[in-house]
Amino acid sequence: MAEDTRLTPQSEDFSAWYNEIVQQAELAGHSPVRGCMVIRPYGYRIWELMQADLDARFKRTGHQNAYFPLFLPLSALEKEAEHVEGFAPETAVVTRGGGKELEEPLVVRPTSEAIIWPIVADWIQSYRDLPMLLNQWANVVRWELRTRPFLRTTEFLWQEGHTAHATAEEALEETRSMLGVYRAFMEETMAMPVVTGEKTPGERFAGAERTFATEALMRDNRALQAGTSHYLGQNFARAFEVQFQTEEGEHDYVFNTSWGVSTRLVGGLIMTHGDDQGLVVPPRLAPHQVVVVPIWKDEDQRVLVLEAAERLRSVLAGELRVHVDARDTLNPGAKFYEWERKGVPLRVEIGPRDVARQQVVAVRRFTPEGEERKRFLGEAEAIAVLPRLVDAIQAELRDAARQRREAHSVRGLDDYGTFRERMEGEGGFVYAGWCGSEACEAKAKEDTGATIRVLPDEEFRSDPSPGRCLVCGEAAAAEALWARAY
RNA sequence: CGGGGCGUGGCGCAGUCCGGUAGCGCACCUGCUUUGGGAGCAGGGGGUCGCCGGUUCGAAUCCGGCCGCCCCGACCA
Repeated sequence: MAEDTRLTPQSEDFSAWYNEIVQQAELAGHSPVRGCMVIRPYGYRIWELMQADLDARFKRTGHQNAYFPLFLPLSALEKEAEHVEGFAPETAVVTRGGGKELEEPLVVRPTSEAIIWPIVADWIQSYRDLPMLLNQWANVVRWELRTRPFLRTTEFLWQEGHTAHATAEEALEETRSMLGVYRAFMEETMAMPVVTGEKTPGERFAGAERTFATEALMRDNRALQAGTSHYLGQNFARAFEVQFQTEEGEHDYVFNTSWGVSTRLVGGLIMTHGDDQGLVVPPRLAPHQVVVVPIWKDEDQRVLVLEAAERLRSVLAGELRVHVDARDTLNPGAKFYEWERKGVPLRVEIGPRDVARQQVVAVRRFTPEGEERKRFLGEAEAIAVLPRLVDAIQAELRDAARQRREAHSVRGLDDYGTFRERMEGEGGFVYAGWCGSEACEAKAKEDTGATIRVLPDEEFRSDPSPGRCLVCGEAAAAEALWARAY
């Protein structure tokens, strides 16, 4: 049986490992419609915990939630030229309704700028109505050609922030600020370190003037774009007539931003922390932070041990998400494997011997160098120690992920041949110069599959900064972060 | 959308070449014994063999079309 359910090792076939983990950790499954996935309760719980954390951050920064419709008139999408060009090829369009051909086709939103701004335009009259700071939790549909669970699905869940401001400076500040919120969430809550920076013109959101992103490095050394934040200038305001009266009595178009993260983050979480034993969920996003596995031999022991387990659970319930696995259809070993596969941060074993000694056994899912995987804790001690241990694991996962990223990042590389070898071999992040031409970007992609993920923000840049373009050898206009990406 | 692979109980597969009415492991149900790293024995339930059509006395198997999934590329959160 052990043989039948073992995961393909990451080193052997990372894609197979990923697909198996999605199935075996009961995160998601297939649906009858191509490219669509069913998010199962365990996977959805992780998303809910992400949502709760992000939503609190959005509210703390002054944003309000609203909800706009799933459908938008085709004509609305077509109002912003670049926007429609970017999204039209991947939209689903409804042409029939109620058994009749529709007068105007309805687009299933691929993103909501084109439905939000025509409506919100009426909410904004004066500079006093600004800034307008909105967010919505929604599903969107993009008819992708190739899908993978969580990473790219035809329908996906996300949040999309949409804001309007009186000045360009303020809108740009918002764009930057929300990128910072994403970064904080990813590092603090997901324990997933990211590099922030600006996208090159070729990688911009359709209709945006500037696009910023967070990029994370997955365990197969490919990059994942985890979140994006766009400065839209007045492009959408002009297209959708979003004007306001200034303090001086003039009329002007608002300056917009939009920003989003999606269920793709669940994929990022899997590929940042998971190992050959299965999923590893950082405690802040773990559906169960502690699973108690009771161990017994007879009915008397069962009662005693379950009492002790329940006692521990109820004392900790205010601080930790604790689950007691009281199933009598599986023996303890089987439960150990199951919860490891599902990435539960801490397992607590309570057997007859422990009850007699008034102790519990705490076993970590993730153990860094120098830490004990298994600890024996007195019952009272456990109540104090377990919450601290959970916090420590959160930090250790983040540190380990950062170390892994740094171990697979190189700087100062200026030889194109070496770059090609690296991208075809181990992969990872390469910080190197870029002359600013789309031709060099395209050539690198053609030769190696690698793209410029971002032009990194200052704190991520190298010292000294690269002098020459990695591809053509001409003077570098900027430092770029290159990688093969999902 | 191009190249490659694959669709058979919930999962993983055999059977397909050479047509004869579906089988194995795991999972599931019942009972007993078990339970500190994937339990054992006994009994049992579950599949129009991806879909549609054709050939045939007879199709999982042969032929045609379609759909879906996986991997690699181009598009993308």
